[in-house]
Amino acid sequence: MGLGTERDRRGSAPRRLRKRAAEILAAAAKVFARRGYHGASTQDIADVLGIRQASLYYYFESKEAALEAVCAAGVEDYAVRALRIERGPGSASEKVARLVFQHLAPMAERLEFTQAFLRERRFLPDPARRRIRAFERRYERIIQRVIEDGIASGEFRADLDSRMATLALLGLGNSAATWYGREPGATLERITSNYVDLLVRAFRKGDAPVLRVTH
Amino acid sequence: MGLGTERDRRGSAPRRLRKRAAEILAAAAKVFARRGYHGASTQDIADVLGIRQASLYYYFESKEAALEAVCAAGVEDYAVRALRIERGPGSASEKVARLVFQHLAPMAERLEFTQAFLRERRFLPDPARRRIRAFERRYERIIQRVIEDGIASGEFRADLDSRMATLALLGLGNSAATWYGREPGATLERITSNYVDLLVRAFRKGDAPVLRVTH
DNA sequence: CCTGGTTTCTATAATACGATAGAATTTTGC
DNA sequence: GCAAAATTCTATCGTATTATAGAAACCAGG
Repeated sequence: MGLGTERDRRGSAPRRLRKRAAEILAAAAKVFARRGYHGASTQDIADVLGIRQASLYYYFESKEAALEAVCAAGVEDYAVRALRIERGPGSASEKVARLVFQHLAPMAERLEFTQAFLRERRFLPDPARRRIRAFERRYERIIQRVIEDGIASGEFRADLDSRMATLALLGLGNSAATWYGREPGATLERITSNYVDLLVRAFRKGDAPVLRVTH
Repeated sequence: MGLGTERDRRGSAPRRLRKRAAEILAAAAKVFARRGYHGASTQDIADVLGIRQASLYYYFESKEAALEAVCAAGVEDYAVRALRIERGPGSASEKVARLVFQHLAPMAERLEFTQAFLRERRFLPDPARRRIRAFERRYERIIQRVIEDGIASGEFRADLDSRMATLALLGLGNSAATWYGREPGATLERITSNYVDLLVRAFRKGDAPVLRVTH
């Protein structure tokens, strides 16, 4: 039967298939993250699993489809969790703190999915890339809304550039994916608390050291 | 004659070669940045230049050598300019501001080199990667020293985590390379002033909103 | 223990790629 | 404008890669 060919008729039978498919996907994520999409061969993925290269095609239609699945798995949870935070209780600063935390948390156990998503999604064919970007945009908008609400409520500076602040939060968070695991002493907790501190200090009202950059 | 085979005997003759080599390199940078190292074929590079694929091998020994040259061109200037800033006049905040500015400035005209360096250097073979990383480390150390000097002088907070601050500055700066040119309204000036503002606010002494992140 | 469905295997087609060798062409210095 | 040097070309080799077809092995339920 395989995946991608047909919808499962009942909600019961293919439990084993789902589990195996998840293993295949994890192997693909690992290889895509390590070698990059184009640098990774389907043979490399098969080697991780100890199976033959052709056997992979029982689980995905093509290498591109595997990349889309990996990217989707790497990104799809962010928006829903961010939405829970936005709608939950707490000040804007607390929400920013939780957003940073939940952004960094997956890096411990799902680093390969995150890395593959961040670096390789651009190699997806157009329709798939659009589907993946839809997830991203939803996530970005939520973050930006939290920041804008913080400005509106007077908690954050009125002159805060909410778009740049959003990109800063995301850029900071994503940058950790490039060196997490290789930077000695950089625990999730240390990264999180430092980034939260950095962002909240910068967003909050207070004496404003605006510096002119001339040269 | 070509490059990489022999040193030029005089300091005069190969001016034309150097110029052409720079064009070849720019084409390689463009293609590597766009398609990724493994996704880029030497044919793609040749197409940009309007020459034959095999003709490229007059200018570089191998595709890997071309990548190293692109990465070197993308990174080599950062450390020297940072050193000038470190040794120059001004407060720590002003130096941080200049560091951010000089980090972002090349993105306007040398974006492809920067992107290729950031994303593709990891595919270099070990010796080349070490050579490139030497540049990076020198640059990082200068930034970190500027931050540490700011702490020592009392201008920055005593409890500032200088390593995390360094990684934040770099991560923030590098993140702009992923979306610069695609993010509408994000001019170099706007990005620079916002990032400087963010970092300086976070580094400087002042009332400290340290937030606990529990969940 | 056997049967139907599931999963993996062998074998191979078709193509794209990096690199080399040597000929042809273009450019430069005199 | 001619000889030498520099640059680009044609042609090709060997290899790696994605994907398909169909056979074999495996496994679960009765």
